[in-house]
Amino acid sequence: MARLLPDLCKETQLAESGLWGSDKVSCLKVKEEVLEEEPASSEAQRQHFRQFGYQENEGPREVCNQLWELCNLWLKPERHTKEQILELVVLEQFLAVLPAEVQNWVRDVEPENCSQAVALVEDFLLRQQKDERQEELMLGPFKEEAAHFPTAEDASSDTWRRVILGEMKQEEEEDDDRDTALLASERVCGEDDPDRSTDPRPHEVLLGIAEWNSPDPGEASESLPGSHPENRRDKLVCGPQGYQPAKGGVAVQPRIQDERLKKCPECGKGFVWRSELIEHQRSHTGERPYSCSYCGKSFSRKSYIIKHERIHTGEKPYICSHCGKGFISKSDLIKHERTHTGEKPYICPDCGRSFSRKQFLVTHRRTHTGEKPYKCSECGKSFSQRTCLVIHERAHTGEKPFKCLVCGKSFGRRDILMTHQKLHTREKAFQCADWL
DNA sequence: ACACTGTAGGGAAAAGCCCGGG
DNA sequence: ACCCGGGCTTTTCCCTACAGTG
Repeated sequence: MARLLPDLCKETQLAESGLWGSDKVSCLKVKEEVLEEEPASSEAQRQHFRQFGYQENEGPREVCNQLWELCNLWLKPERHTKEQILELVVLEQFLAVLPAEVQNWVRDVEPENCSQAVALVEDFLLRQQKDERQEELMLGPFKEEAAHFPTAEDASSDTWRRVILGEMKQEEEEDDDRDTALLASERVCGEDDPDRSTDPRPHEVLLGIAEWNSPDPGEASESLPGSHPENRRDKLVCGPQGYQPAKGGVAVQPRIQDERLKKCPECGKGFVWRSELIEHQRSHTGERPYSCSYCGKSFSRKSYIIKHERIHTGEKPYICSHCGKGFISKSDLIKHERTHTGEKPYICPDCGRSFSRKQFLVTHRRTHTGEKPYKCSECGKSFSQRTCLVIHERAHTGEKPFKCLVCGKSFGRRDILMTHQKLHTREKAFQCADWL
């Protein structure tokens, strides 16, 4: 085993550095920041917390307080984001459920995140498989007899390995029947691509079949009447932590299992601060105590109104470093900057075309599926985009809101008017040519 | 009959604006 | 207060069909 370690470490380093390539993105920040921690001190703090024993003479309150303190030292909630804390907790639990043999081996390497740990375990299994094959070759006809005498340790790790490998195989078989989208997604997030196995990169996100079969919550309300978020199946979403159940499919988990949390009487969700609970409760009551001083529109949060009032004040604090254009929110700036960087994280599994936004991909995929969720109430014709329906409906109403300033002729669409106006500019050009 | 031109309509992609949950 | 993502609207371009005209 010691023989394997240096190689493995080297491979992990490769995976961490070179193979991820230069296009590391924001989602990796979490991981990178976790990696920046000094592993020794972090590991020591983890051990302090995990190995803390219950001393009766100190009393349960004191023990609990000390655990809080040690947990804070380990997870550093004041420095770490939720994602970073989750990473540590999941890693801890992942290592804990490993069979002793694998666990000891992986712990020796001190992986600092789940991706590293998974890569280590997979590598361990592959090498074990290879060793076994060699053993089989050597044992030959005696292998059956030998198989009857496994050690207790072998049996446990073997069972576990069979479960893992068996599941992997079964998943692969099931995947064959699934949509290509999911297959392609697994190429991104899955274990079979050594270049990527340690890190599912969100800038290569492909949406799985479940995603296609169920529209986004907002879309459900608009494009596909009758489909509600509650009806959505559990689905897999490839994000910073790989495929995860999306919001719609999982029960709300309290952040901290503690009676000290302020619980929402409506949904039971727990909050550390009273103000958080009050804010959350507004989502149930619909209370909107903050009114815009310009238009009177009300909001449930103060932060909403700060952002909203920028519409009226014209304040655009987020400036694009490429073109100087301003935006009222950072997310708008990020979206805009993709038009300069050309970043297109969403790839169509059908044709391979990529898009900068998920919604663009959703719309695009309708060209493959033939889905046309927008139906004209007048003639029953359907359209893939709402805009197309709106324009189509103008044909029924005769509405022509775009008027040519030169000849006064009206059109139902701006682009038709633009084409028309080009005739006037051409006429002018001809007149000018005549004068020459 | 044919070519040309302008208009209309549909399809698709891209970008901006705004809201709301965590 | 910040981050992130989603919904909705607007804009623009491409393509095709069709009617009018010479």
